[in-house]
Amino acid sequence: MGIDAADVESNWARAAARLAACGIRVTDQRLQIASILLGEPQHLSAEQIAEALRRDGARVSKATVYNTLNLFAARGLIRQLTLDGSCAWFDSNVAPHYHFQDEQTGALSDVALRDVQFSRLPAPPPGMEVASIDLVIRLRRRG
Amino acid sequence: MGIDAADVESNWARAAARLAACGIRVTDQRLQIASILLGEPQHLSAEQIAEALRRDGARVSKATVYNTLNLFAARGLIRQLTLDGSCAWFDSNVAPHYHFQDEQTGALSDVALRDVQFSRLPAPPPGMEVASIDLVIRLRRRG
DNA sequence: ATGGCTGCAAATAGTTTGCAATGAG
DNA sequence: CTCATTGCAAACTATTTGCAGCCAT
Repeated sequence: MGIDAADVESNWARAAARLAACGIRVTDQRLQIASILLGEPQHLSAEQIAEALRRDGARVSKATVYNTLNLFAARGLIRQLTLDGSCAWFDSNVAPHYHFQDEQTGALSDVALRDVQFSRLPAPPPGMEVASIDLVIRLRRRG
Repeated sequence: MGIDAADVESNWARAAARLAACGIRVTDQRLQIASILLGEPQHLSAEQIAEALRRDGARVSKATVYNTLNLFAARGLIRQLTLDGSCAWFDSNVAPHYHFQDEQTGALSDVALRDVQFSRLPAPPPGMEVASIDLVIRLRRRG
């Protein structure tokens, strides 16, 4: 039970529609990257995306991978995460949410907004308001 | 009402004591960096520390700045923060706490542990436990 | 004395940019 | 046809590392 041609095609078509909806001109490279990333909620680095492209036989330069991811992020199609200085992560889930991160492996998973509730939060300094809240729950193997 | 020689000396002595307490061999460069960073709770980048050293007339190579900060962090004297990919921040407050960050300026300030309370947190995946929680509240000018 | 520090410069990793060639509308 | 997009390589930034000489113990 694999992925058949119809799946690929609808995945492609959906990606194309989303690009068009954001006013992003549709090209082969952008479609390939969109269909890798936007299919399901996931967290990928630029390097992982480049690798997936190579695996699919696509020839996309690293510069184009970065340019495309930055464009997608600027248009709100994806969200860029910084978890440690090593590299940027691109999150296909743009709805507000938080993250778990496995300390050992670095693996990320989503935490739904409703699974975190604050009974107390500090008042922002005068003249400021909260723009967003980033929450990362680091996990270790229980011992 | 400036900083007089006695202040500098006691700051130095305090820094030397803290290094020794962590089993870190005391050297001029380490003392200089420690007395810049450990005097009060603050968040500095490696570049800002290098600049402060130059301003004080100290000659410390950038490599030594990094090596020293990494050593301090490994010994628990300071904590390294990653807020965006641009650079690492070194926090002299090692007690558990959270942060405000001004979106415009990037400026950081501490949020005390007691000013944040969770009434709901997600259960960690099976076999995992929470190692730590990183919380960054991004602020924008109210408008 | 001796082993840990330091400075310098070179290496590294991730990301961005300049520019000529290509492709979409 | 015209301007946006791409690929390549070079540039850049933050950080790390190798190594010869220096310094704390």
